[in-house]
This record gives sequence, structure tokens and C-alpha cells, in this order.
Amino acid sequence: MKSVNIKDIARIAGVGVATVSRVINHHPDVKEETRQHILKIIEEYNYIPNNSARYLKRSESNDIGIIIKGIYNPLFAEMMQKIERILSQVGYTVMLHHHMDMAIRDMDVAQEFVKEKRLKGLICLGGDFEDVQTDEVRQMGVPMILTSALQNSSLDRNVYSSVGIDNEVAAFEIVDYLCTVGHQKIGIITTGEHDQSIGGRRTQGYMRALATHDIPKVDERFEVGDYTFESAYLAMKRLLEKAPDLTAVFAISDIMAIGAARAIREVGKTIPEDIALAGFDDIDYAAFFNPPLTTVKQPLETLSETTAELMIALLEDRSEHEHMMLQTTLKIRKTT
Amino acid sequence: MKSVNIKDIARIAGVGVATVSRVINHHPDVKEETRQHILKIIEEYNYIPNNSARYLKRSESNDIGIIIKGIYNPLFAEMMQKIERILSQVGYTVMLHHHMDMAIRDMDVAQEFVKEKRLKGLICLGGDFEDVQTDEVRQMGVPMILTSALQNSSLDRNVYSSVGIDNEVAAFEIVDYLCTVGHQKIGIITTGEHDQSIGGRRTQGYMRALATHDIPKVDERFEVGDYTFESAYLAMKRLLEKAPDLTAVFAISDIMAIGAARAIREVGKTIPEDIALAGFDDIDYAAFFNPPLTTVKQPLETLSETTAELMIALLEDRSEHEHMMLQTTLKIRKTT
DNA sequence: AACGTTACCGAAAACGTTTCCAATGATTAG
DNA sequence: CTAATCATTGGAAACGTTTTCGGTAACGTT
Repeated sequence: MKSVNIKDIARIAGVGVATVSRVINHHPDVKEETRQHILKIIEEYNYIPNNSARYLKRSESNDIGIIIKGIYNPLFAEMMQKIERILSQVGYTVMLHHHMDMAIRDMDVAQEFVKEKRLKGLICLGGDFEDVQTDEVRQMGVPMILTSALQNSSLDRNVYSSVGIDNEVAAFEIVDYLCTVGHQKIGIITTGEHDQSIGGRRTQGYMRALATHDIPKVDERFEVGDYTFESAYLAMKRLLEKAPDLTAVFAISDIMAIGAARAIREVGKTIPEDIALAGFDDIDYAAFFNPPLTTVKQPLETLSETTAELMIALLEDRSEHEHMMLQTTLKIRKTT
Repeated sequence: MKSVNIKDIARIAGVGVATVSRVINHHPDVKEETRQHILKIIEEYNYIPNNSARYLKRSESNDIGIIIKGIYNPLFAEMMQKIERILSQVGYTVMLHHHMDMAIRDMDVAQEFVKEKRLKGLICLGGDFEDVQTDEVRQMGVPMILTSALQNSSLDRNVYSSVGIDNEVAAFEIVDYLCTVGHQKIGIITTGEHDQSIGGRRTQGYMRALATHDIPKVDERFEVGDYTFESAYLAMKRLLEKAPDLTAVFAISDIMAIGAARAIREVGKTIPEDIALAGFDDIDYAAFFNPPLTTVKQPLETLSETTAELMIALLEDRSEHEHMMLQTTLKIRKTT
């Protein structure tokens, strides 16, 4: 089971190990002839350098961590796969850490993960980083990219990157659309109200749109779920109970919109005639839902690519930390 | 940026590095008092052993690879996450390798992955392993678990494990159900016919059900997609064209069933009155589809758990290679 | 009192790389 | 022709662990 190592290659090729190492690492200072010879032997013996040894020596890995908090969002899974693909193309490996433990600070998880795995970079899909300190991030010593913008004024923005969308604006746009087509009594199924989480920001967009159209805020039109079908189904039932005169509902995720749809149909109302329905994310399913769901499209592809490219640039020192807001687009389909 | 290592701990604790190593690795032969003392220092200095060094020395890692092949199947993403959770609880790390390259042999990808990352075990979600040789698997030197049973008679079954469902039987059951409720003209949207792939097996179940009910096989009722909404939508359109008298359709994945539904509605037919529709997988969407989709439930939870547990058992030498077929269940909902 | 056990511990040799340093021969400059 | 530079190479020292191999001290047994 013992595999061939650099010494074997060196011995077989009749050169020193240093030269072999140079060839492996594409150092320029080795004669072309020698290089070819060594390359041939490497090929022939199917030699693959031992990563543990390389990492040990270089005191770093080639691994980039992705932390996903909570499974609820199918977008995360997709982003992860796309990011993985790009990163692995240029030689990095991604290590996954998925957790749902709401009790523990996400920054602590991140630090532990980076340190234990000797990660070279960290990408966080979701999670709450509102309370992190500049020093904590700096201490981690590796580039960190968050996929959700945060409003943490005490955190130095030159110490991490972020790429995401403007949740407040995107939510505003779709609710604004709902208003302009005549809806006055618009419910919302969200995850929070005043905080800076994704759900909080979207709720704030909803409220601003209402305010813009001089629609008063009424508490009965507000309900909370946890990004699952089931929770939204239940939330919608409560909404229907509390505010039977609703003409439209904005759910802050497609999943929740679809969950809500079931509750709406169960009381015999139709979409969009009796109640219009809008989601958020534009997951694949949205367009194939019956009827096709009006929603906000997250630029998934760009989001993933940008994140991956930025990480690579950061690692190669070709870039400073950046904060990007990507454009969302309204997808007006048949539920409104 | 230099972090504390085992020598530092040893020096600070006033012991030899060997003793510290023993403590870290839970060896019994160290005095309780000394152990506590060292533990305290480790805690205090926030020492985390360098994995590269450990792996180098032990010439193995604690990493388990998961390979996901191909089209984005929401089931795979979920399984992966569940497996990750269990494995990480007992101290393993999972490394992800996601690829869609249809041109390359899956077994070659697997071998390369295991070797390069020094993996301790490998789990393959999807992929085609029909042509692998016993020696190839053996040569890999680590336990491998496939999540789809295969019909490869030349491959020694004691050399790998598998946990999955009986695709042929499950497909038979749902099509049989379709027949017993009176359908005669049943279309299928699948991915293949005669091969031993997942799609192939399900097609074979479909055909056996038909045969059992003395329904002749007619080629016009057969169409192919690639597990995406879009492809199934197109396939269904062709089916509607070729066989306008269809009264039921079996799509071998829920995603494809949902894609097909759109085509059906587009020609003005209703589900299930005009055409009954059955899927496969029971993804979350299925129950919340409109109308709720009849399908075959894959025991996702059990599948993931069993796979993870088996891997752990295999690694700890508590188990031989096993081949498990898990039960599926018919979920009769509103599309049939 | 001598001996064998046992419990505990440290020194040092690996593990497979990368990289610094020095060495060689060849080439160019003066 | 000599000195200086250059291109190319190999030796050997790290990187941070684990583990083998003894060694010491304490103890119980004759």
C-alpha cells in the first residue's frame, strides 16, 4: 500500500529530490531536458505528492472552507456547488462545514474551522456575523467572504469581503410592484423585523414600499416562519385568520411562498385572483410552480462566480477586500 | 501568525512532547495528574494539533470524500449534508468533490480523489460504476460506499458497500398502482432504458408493471430527459404530440414530473382529470406542488444515516462490506 | 535483599515535502 | 587569461507530529 514518494522519483530519475520538487512546483530554474525527464518518470510511476507533507512544510493548505448555516435554503447548496467547481479548477479543495446550531456564535465556528483545518480562506453562506469584532477577523489570518452584506459599523470593512444583494431594495421593488398594480392590503411572511438579518432587511424593504404608497402598517398582516414550507403554511393559515381581507402576500423566500400557497388554496381561494403571491430567490422550482411564481431573482450564477473569483484574487494578493452588491431582477409571472 | 505547537505545550507544561502527544491521543498510560495539567495548558493556550503533521506521520487523514456526479439532484445535496453532519460529529471531515464531466470514468475520478487527498473513505452519490474492476476498488485501499446498487457481476461484492433502494421494484410499484386504478395508456419520462443506471432500472420496473397488466409496450409513450425541469417539459411536449391519448405519465424524478406538469397544463389539460402524473423521490416540493404530487418516497433520512454509520463502522473495522436495500413508500397524493 | 512488574515518561527517529545554501560547470566581461 | 556572473543542481535542515525504545521509580514478591 506504500506509494511512491519524491525520493523514489529522484532516485529513479537520477537527480536530487530538490530538483524533483522544483519540477513539481513549476520553478523556472531547471533545465528543460531535466524537467521533461522527471515529468516522464512522475507520469510513469503515477506519483502524486503527499499533501500533508507539503502543507506541513509550507505551513498552509490549499483548502478553502465553506460554512453553511442551516439547510433551509436550496440556494446555498447550489452556490456551494458552483463555488466548489470554480475553486477546484484552479487547484483548491473545498472543505465543507455545515451546522445548524443556533446556540453557538458563528464567528467562533468560523475561527475553529479555519484553525483546525489550516484553511487558506473562508466563505460563509448565511450565518449571523453582526456582532463580530475587527480583531477576531484579523486574528483568523485568512481572507473571509460573507455572502450577505451586514450593517456592522464597528467592524472594519477592509478586513473582510462580502458579495450579496441589497435585500432591502429588492424587497422594496417587489412590494412596490404589488402596490402599483393596485394592492393595498399586503401581508408578509418573514423571519424577523428589526434585525439586520436577511429576513429583517427584506421586511424593512416591504415596510418602506408600503410607506411610499401611504399604506399604513398593520400588525395583523405580519407573520413569521423559518424558511420551510411547513412553517410558511402555518404562518399563512394564521394570516388568513387574522386578516381575511388580504389581497396579496409577500413571502421572503420562494419556499415560504409555496408553503403559503397551499394554505391559500385550502381555504378555497385562488391565486392570483383572490390573493396575489410573491416570493423571493427565484429558485428553479419557481418558474415551474403552478401557477408560475412571481419572485425576485437572485443572480445565483454571478453571485457564486464573483465569490469564487474574489477568493482567488484575494489569495493571490491581486485584490483588496471588496464589498459588492449584485443586481436582482423582478420576475413577474402568474401569481400576481 | 505562528501558532503554538506541541513542543511549546510540552515546554510550558514541563514535560516531554511524547507525553503531550499521549494526552492528545487519549493514551491510557499517563498519570491522571499530569494529564489534567497538560489539558489545562492546552486549553489555556488554545492549542490545536496540526493536522498536516499528524496525517503525515500516521500516513493517513481523517477525511472522508463525497463524490457527487452530475446533474443537480436536490436529494444528493440533502444526503450530503446529513452525512456530513453525522461524520463530523465523530471527528471526521468531509471533502466534497462535485463534477459533471460525463466524459471521464467515475472510477478514475474516485481513485484520483482518494489518492490525492489521502482520504480514509469514499462515498459516491450517483455516478456510474458499472464497469469497474474488483482490483481497482481494492487498489484504492479505502472503504467505498455507493448509494446506488449496481448489477456488476464481475465486481466482487465484498470489496465495496452499497446502500440504496430497489429502483426497479419501486418503479414497478407506482406504475402498478397506476394500472390498478385503471390506466392503460401510461407514458414514461426517463433517462434511459436498458442500462443499469438509476433511470434504466426504473424504466425496467415500469415495463414489468405494464407486462404484469398485459399492457403492450408502445414506443410512442417513451421519452427521455436529463433530470431537469426543462428537459422534462420538452419531453412531455413531445409525448403529448406523439401520443395524444395518454391518460397517465410516470416521470422517474419529481423534478421531471413537475417539468412535465407544465407542458400538460400548457395544452389545456388538467391533472389528474385528463392526465395523471406520478413522480419519484418525494422531494420537499412534491407535497407542496399544486396539486400535491403522487410519488415514491425515498427514505432519505435512513439512507443518509445508514450510509454514514456504515462508513464509520467500516473504518473502525466493526463491519464487513454490506449491501443494503432500503424500503421505499408510495405517496399517493392528488395527481393520480 | 534481590528481583520482577508495573506505571509513567523522555529522547529521538521517522513521515514526505520545500527551501536555503553552497557547489559545480559554463559562459561572459574585462 | 582571469574574474565575475549565471544557470543548474544536490545536500540537508526544517515543518509538527506519532511512536518505538528504553529508562526510572515505585511497588509487591520471594
